[in-house]
Order: sequence, then C-alpha cells, then structure tokens
Amino acid sequence: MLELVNCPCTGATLDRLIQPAILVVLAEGPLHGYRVAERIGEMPGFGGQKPDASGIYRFLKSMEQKGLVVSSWDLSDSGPAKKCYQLAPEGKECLEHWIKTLEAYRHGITELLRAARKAAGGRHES
Amino acid sequence: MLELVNCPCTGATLDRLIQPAILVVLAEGPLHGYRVAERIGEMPGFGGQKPDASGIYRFLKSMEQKGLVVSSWDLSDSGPAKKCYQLAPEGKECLEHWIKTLEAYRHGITELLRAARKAAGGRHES
DNA sequence: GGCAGTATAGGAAATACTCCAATACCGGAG
DNA sequence: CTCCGGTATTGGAGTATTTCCTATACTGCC
Repeated sequence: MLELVNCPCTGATLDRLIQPAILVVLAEGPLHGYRVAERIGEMPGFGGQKPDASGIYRFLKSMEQKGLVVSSWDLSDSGPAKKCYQLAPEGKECLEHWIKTLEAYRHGITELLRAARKAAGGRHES
Repeated sequence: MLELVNCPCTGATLDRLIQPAILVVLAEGPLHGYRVAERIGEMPGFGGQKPDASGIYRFLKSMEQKGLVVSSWDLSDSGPAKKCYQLAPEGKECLEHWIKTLEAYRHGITELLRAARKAAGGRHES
C-alpha cells in the first residue's frame, strides 16, 4: 500500500481560497478576526476545521494595508477588545473580481477532472 | 480606480493544481519535463502561460523520489537528452485520489462562489 | 561562429504557511 | 482570591513553497 499521507492529493490545504473566503464572510457583515476564522471553518471546502487564527489575523492586516477592509475597535461587549473589520469599496471590488477568478478556477478544475477521469478511469472497475 | 495587480483575486496562480496536472499529463502517456510544462500551459485554468520550467522539473524529481513516476533517459532523437517520465502504479493511485480531492475542491469553490455572488451580487445589475 | 530553440538543473531570494508563545480580558470553580 | 478555560489579538521562528535567474548542453540555421 502507498502512503499518501504527505501527498498533496489528500487535499489538506487549498489555502489560497482563505482570502476570498474572508472577503465573503466580511461581505455578509462586519466581523472580527476570531469569528471570521470560526465562520470559515464552518464553510464546506475547509473540512470543518477552522484555519490557523494567526493566518487570518495576518491576512486581515495585509488586507487593511491594501485598503480592502477597514477596522475599528469594538469595546462595547464584555470580554477582550475586538477589532471589527468591514469591507471597504475596494474590498467589494476585489470580491467581484474573485467571482470571475473562482469561475475560472472551477472551470480549470472541471477540465482537469475530466482529463483525470479519462486518464485514470479508463479501466478500473475492479 | 483600484490597482488589483498584486491581488491574488486576479488568479495569477493556482499553483497547487500543477501537481495533479502533471499526473494527468503523464497519465496520457510518457513525456519529458519540457513537454509536460508546455502541455500544462495549454490546459485551461493555467491561462495559456506555461509554468516555470524549474518548478516542473523539481516537481517531477520529488515525484520520482516518492515513487509516483519513473524516469528514463531518451537519447533516441537528435537534440539534448530528454528525461522521459512515466506514471508508476503509485502515481496512478495518487491520481485517483486527486480525483476525489478535485471534486471536493470544486464543491468548495462552488459553495464559495454561491456565497460570494449572494454577498456581492445582491444589487449591481447596472 | 553566434544565435535561437530545446532540454535539464541548481542556487538564492521572496513569499507563504504553521506552530508556538505572549498578552489580555472575563467568568466560574475551588 | 487565585487559577483555569474560553475569547481575542499579535509576534517570532521555522519550514515549505515558488519564483527568478543563471548555467550547462545539444542542434539547426544564418
């Protein structure tokens, strides 16, 4: 038997999609990093496991530097201070661009899948 | 206007998929690195631009170390020596695993797309 | 001979990602 | 009251991944 544990074919990480996922979550309404991470973890395609919080915070920070999101501190609730992020107009523009990109990705994956099935599935109904 | 040039939403790189793409190309028949890169460049989803050859060679090498492919030098034709790769049984197994992974990816992307359209496309039929 | 195209390969930098630790605030158990 | 667990943000460091640039070499063409 083959050990595919360390093989990317197990699909452990499709990390690039965390970025549009953040945009999508924020498009649904302003939210702070911790909840963003939780919401992404709930999304299908992320395997029910929430992504590394560090990574989310870093993404949010870089997105703010790019002007895609704006943040404000939310001290209203009890508990530690929350940095509340919301989508800037540029972020919405970026999200719309992502829609086209995701369509292209899906098309590419569909084609790859077709080719893979054709190549691998030729005869293996054992 | 927003400069989205350096934004991943432009979809410049869906690099992770180069690995199954190599597998698919090799599943269609033995081939050497240079042609593999060209074939991948022709595939939809890679934007018609052929990937970095260095990367392909490195992938092929690591795939050989993992036992997914086997190589042999082809000196039959004129021109520089070609290292011809072909899929090993483990590589085919990996490719079959990739099919499941790609299906999961596509599903995840579909869901993300649905959410993105809902969030961004609410009202902008201008 | 020099140049372009085919073909492989390696170094080094840049980037991305993960794991781990630190800080801080709150509420409840002991 | 003190410690612990959950919420919340952040930084450091190490590893993995990717890209860019370069080197080598062979062939055919001008």
